[in-house]
Amino acid sequence: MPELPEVETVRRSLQTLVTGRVIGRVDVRLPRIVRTPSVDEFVADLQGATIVDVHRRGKYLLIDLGGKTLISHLRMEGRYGVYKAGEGVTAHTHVIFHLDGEKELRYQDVRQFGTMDLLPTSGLHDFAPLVQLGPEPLQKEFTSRYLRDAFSRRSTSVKAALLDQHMVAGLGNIYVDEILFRAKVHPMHSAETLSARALRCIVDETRNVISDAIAHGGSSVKSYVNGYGEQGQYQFALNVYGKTGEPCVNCGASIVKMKVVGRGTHFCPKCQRQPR
DNA sequence: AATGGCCTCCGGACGC
DNA sequence: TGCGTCCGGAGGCCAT
Repeated sequence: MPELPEVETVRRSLQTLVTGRVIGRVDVRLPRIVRTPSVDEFVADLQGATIVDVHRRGKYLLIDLGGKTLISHLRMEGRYGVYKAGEGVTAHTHVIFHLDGEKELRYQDVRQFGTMDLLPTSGLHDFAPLVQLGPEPLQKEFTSRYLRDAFSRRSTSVKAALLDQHMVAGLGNIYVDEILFRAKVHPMHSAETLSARALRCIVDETRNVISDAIAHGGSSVKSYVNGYGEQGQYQFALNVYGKTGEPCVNCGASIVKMKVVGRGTHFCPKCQRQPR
């Protein structure tokens, strides 16, 4: 499940692999992936474009084509790979970008949940999903003061609040569980009543977890691989996610899994006490 | 009106 | 072996 560290790792690999390449024909094999514009316009607009750079905002990959930007969200299982032209196309390959130099950039997605939007680069600031994103966790704007204000009058759980991309961009189910474990905060704790100390811990541990995970190339807990087809290594550093019934690394208590806002949520019942 | 939360998309994994 | 159920990111929709 690509979250910020995985998308950042994909970004870095694609930046190396496809920057400077010229796009030729584009095959859209599963039209639902392309949200805007129409598939015909999408294909026509990409023809002849040069990949200038690859950026990221939250969990969105931004493929910079100069005048246009391809905004790609991997959702659950989207992945990119660069292949030799004509190499056998695997199952679940939904979009093929033919490149110069006998290469193909292919988008694969078992769940078919991923999306692509092609917009004029000058109009990116009007694209609602990007505009509404909260700060990047590693930017200096993401402070405990910011989080206090963002979480005020939020009667929802801290887990739901951290998953909300409007609060902070790029966190998903795995890293929120890890952050709350390290911050010793119960996932059901209400967001608006977190202490100043808890808010500071959450901000610090968000930075720690996200930067460590990026340094390890993300977590491969499902099908995730980077643009080279390589797995991440941070799954071996996870403390609670997927550790149901295993002993807590701090206290030895059994890690518990419960549902919070419809998401499987892992935590240590002893280190992360239920508030009142 | 704003906010929270449930449903939906899909197919692999898993359990009975 | 086969069928039903579960899971999840984010947008749409509905209830309060």
